Amino acid sequence: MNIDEKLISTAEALFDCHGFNATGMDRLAQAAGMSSRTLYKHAGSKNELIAAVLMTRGQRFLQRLELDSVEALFDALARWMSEEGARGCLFLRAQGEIGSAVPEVAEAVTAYKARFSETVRRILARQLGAGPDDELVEQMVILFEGATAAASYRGVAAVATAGRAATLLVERARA
Amino acid sequence: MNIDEKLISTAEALFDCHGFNATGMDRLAQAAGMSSRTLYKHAGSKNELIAAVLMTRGQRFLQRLELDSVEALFDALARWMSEEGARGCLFLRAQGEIGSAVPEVAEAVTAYKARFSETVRRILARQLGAGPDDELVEQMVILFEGATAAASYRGVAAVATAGRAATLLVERARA
DNA sequence: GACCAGGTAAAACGATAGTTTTACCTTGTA
DNA sequence: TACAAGGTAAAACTATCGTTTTACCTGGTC
Repeated sequence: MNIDEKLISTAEALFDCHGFNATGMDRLAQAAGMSSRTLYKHAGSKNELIAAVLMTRGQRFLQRLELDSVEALFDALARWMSEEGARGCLFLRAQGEIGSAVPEVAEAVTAYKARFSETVRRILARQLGAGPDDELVEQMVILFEGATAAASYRGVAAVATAGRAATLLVERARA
Repeated sequence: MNIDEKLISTAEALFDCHGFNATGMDRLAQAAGMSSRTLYKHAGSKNELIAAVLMTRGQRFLQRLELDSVEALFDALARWMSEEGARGCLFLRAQGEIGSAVPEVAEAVTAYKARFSETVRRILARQLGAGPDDELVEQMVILFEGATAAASYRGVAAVATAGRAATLLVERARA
């Protein structure tokens, strides 16, 4: 693992576990096993680092969501959480902590959410064999968002529950 | 409005708009129109203040949710947001920013979420005329949570969409 | 064998955080 | 009139923040 990957993955883990503001750059440099000088050479600034972390995380997450049904979608979310933990959507947490103060972060969040919504639309199109209406897409997005949030305090079982609700709504839309 | 109410309501607004860590005590004292000495006399510490803000907000919010149907529940959420804004669940934001580091905050969050879940159960019991099963309760909680999150970047319309999904699921459970 | 890109360690920068202290002023009451 | 409660303003304290600087080391390349 090269130095940039090490830096970004360490930062992602610390930001996720302790929050963005609570993660200091010195602590981060130490955790990543590099001097703070090297850290700044590669990251530029903390805000740039946060934006970079969000970009790579979004990429990594969305890659796993090229699926053919909402059942598979919620299964994928459950699998992600069992591997990476369930501490709420890191993008919304970034938005809540620092969003309005740092435009590059706010932009990364809205860009990710738009891409996610398009991913859900593609999944529904494959499952239904036709273009789904906006209402159903938004309902799936809301269930996914709710499962992500609820799992942080109710456990991963919330994702399965959301998945069953999603299946019912899709079945009803098909009929 | 006495000094404690002024303090807590100002703190709630600033925490909600700018985040917890980003809101300094000096800035807060100035916004509340009092000296930082008075602020500390009344609040004790920042962590105590955060916990107090969460308690009063939870109280104020749950008071508005003693309703008889899930339609009314999502209508109430939409009304709340149009009055107070839609920046995501303040409890989950507190959890994400400072939760694990401050036990009193973590406890306030889990206590609120438990009370909210019981409120949803009561609403469903009134609507269905019987005790709802856990699955339906959790699905309503997830839709509510998802609407709260999604509304922060998609607008309040997400709440109406979630409400329609909730209605469909309740109708199906009744049949 | 000298060079230089790219790493290290450690200190220092100014800003700001949360919190406490000092000194003073107002006001209702005995 | 004197007192005590409770407010103000402003400075100070210590800690930590994000960031930069200084000085040094190492390993591959011309």
